[in-house]
Amino acid sequence: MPTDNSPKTLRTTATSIEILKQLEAIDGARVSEIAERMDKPKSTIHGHLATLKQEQFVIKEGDFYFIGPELLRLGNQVRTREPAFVLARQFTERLFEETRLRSIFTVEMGGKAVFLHTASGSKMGWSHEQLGNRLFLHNTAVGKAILAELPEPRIEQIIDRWGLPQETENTTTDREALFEELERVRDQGYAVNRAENFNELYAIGVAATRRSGDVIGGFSVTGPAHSVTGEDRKAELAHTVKDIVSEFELELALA
Amino acid sequence: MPTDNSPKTLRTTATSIEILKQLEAIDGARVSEIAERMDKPKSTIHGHLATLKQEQFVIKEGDFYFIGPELLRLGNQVRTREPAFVLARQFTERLFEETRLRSIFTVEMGGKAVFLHTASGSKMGWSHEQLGNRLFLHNTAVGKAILAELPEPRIEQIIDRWGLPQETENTTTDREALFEELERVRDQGYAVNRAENFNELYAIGVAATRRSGDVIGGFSVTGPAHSVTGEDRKAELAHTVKDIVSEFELELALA
DNA sequence: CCAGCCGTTCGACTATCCTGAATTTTAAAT
DNA sequence: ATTTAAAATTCAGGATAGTCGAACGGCTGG
Repeated sequence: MPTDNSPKTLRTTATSIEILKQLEAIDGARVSEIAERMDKPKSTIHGHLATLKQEQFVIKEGDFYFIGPELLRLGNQVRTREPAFVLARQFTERLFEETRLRSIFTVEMGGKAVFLHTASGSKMGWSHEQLGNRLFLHNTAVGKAILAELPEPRIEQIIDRWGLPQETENTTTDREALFEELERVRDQGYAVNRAENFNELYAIGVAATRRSGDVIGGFSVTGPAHSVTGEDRKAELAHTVKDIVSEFELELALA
Repeated sequence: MPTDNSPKTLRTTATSIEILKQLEAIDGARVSEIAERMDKPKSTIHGHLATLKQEQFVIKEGDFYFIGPELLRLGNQVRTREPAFVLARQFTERLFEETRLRSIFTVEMGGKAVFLHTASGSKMGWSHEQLGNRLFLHNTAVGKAILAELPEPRIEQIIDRWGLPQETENTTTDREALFEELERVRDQGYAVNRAENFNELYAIGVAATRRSGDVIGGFSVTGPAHSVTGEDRKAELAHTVKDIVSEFELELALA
């Protein structure tokens, strides 16, 4: 009776997943705690947890349940599905070595940019850059770099699905303006994010493609806007990213 | 009616998970393919996939379903749960830099060693060293290093749960012998795996503990047995690993 | 243009999930 | 030790909701 949002969807599986999300939020919880939060009887939660436990989707330590290793293993399959994704890891790290800026590798899934690799030295990244997180394509550097390489109908499709939501005052919300920018991206060979999804952030992104032409994903470097200043510094950075991507594409082609 | 292995366990959730595992095995599948493999009607599978899709546990591309980004995100929470785990990543990489041997960081979950970080340069690791995979504690270097730091009742508990299965002819299957070895590990400050779970592999593992004394996890380096020869080479390696772990513990204490 | 295959929808049946109460276990407090 | 309380787990009945098979419609390839 609650939210009958979509067509025939399985409530049982949905509850199991909801429990997993609760376990993620509050870190390691007991049966009653979850039961209370979800406003469901303890016995119900218990049943779900028992099932998830037997699959190692959660593990139990004393009376506390935690997200389990099998979920990590399955989820990571996303990062190892294609050899190109695996190879991208070391290039993400090299990108960081050379720029000393937070470096990431993302791929397009369902019209969004999904983080597959990050490299940032000691600092533990911001939460929105956790692996598996999704960002929009229209207001990020990698996103625009990837968009620029997609066939036009696909671009349309993605815009139709997600729209062009405004996240800062710099976000491009106009369809025409976006297409013009993508054209510029294609010319330059890289895309720029000038605080379009988070204030004070500047990023440069470049898409990686196969010889066939279809895109694999995108690399980018991000830094505080005030620390990345001067046109030559920016040009130099763009050059570095493009170089790394070229090497990546080359090594992939040879393998 | 098929396998009523455990007590009250939810069949619906179990099927959903089974579907995810199928998706992992054959990479990206269509409804009928999974339906056939699981010997269930297409409509049933369709329902599950619809639910999983709405939670982004799978994504759909054309008629193919793949494991989705939300699963990656949730699973990775295991690696970011504790700040110590996050910090361990860069030390795993430093370990690789210094030894040029495949380096890993694992933690103990449910009596097994779970891979949280790996570093191995370009080579894409073996499948059994994928993140989230679980190895025994009694026949691995990290495993024994971790065991050696656990309170005795806990060790007993773990052995009772998993036994001491033999995986190569070098595996220690005798309880007494294992305890003697753990004593040696405590003396030396490191543990050795002499092809005890895979032939031809040699590994050195060291456990990392908090100042309170309880263990965080373990680091180890692994190489082909024939490439790690000579007592001094081995001693040198052990020294390197112990050093890295010390630094790790120190930095953690300071933070 | 036709034929087959596949994904999706739909309604009825009934398996099974949910629930609240009973039971056991654990932990705390006196 | 003894008692109390709270939490985890088990259980069985009843109603919900997942399963199933058939039918529809869209796509692809011959």
